[in-house]
Amino acid sequence: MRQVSNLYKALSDQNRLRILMMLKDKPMCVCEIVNVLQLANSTVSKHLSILRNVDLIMDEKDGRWVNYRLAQSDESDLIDNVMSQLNSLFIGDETINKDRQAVREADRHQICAS
Amino acid sequence: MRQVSNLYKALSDQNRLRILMMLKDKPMCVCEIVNVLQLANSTVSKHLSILRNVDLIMDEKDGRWVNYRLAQSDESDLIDNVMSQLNSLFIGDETINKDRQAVREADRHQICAS
DNA sequence: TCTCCATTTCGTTATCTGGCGAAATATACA
DNA sequence: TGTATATTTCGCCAGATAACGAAATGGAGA
Repeated sequence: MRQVSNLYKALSDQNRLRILMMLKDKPMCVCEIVNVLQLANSTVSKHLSILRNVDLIMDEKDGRWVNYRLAQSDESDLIDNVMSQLNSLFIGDETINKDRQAVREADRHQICAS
Repeated sequence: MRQVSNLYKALSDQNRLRILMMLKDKPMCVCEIVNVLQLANSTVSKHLSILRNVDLIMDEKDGRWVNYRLAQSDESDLIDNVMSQLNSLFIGDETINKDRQAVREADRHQICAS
């Protein structure tokens, strides 16, 4: 019960929803996400840990970066189910479209170390 | 965007999840729900208005009672999608099973006016 | 080793949320 | 009309949440 409500709590924040939809395209490091959402590093890091705690995303160390990606689908199919729900809920959403455009155009090496 | 996060906010409370799962079985009035959740009338009423505001449930006046039921499925299929997600997330959940048992055994006319 | 930089953790603050009881509203029935 | 009952609304309080900046952590490379 607590686990289920925590899942929906994780999904109940606009910035975390934007993060999930961005990660559909490709894995991203924290500073790339900061660049899109325009929030403090610490804030984005916390959002990511909330999403990780409910198994919606995973992290992978890559040198000094940490790449975040959508979780692998497992036997519960949780992530597939959630993402297909989000896809239909966000059809035509302006914020989501702009974010994904920004992600496509961004280059990690230009954004970070600014 | 706001609409989507509000949907998940509505789903992020354990008592509201319990209400949705109870309503799968049959429409219920506020005092029946109060009887199961053991919360104040005013608290349950507020939970119901939050669920109604995101179109997950509807209300129908019936004399001095107000019956709440799951929303009708519409072209967006929101309610069907959400409820099938909840069904799989709550498989084997003790609280949910007990609630639904209590609902089956309860008689509105004995519970209300106590 | 030392420095740089990405990330996380910590401490603080403003706002949101869920809970309650009391008062207001609405309907049935004597 | 008056009373009883179901529900909603209001005002309040305690705890949760999202935001920030500063400090701590950890890896890369000089």
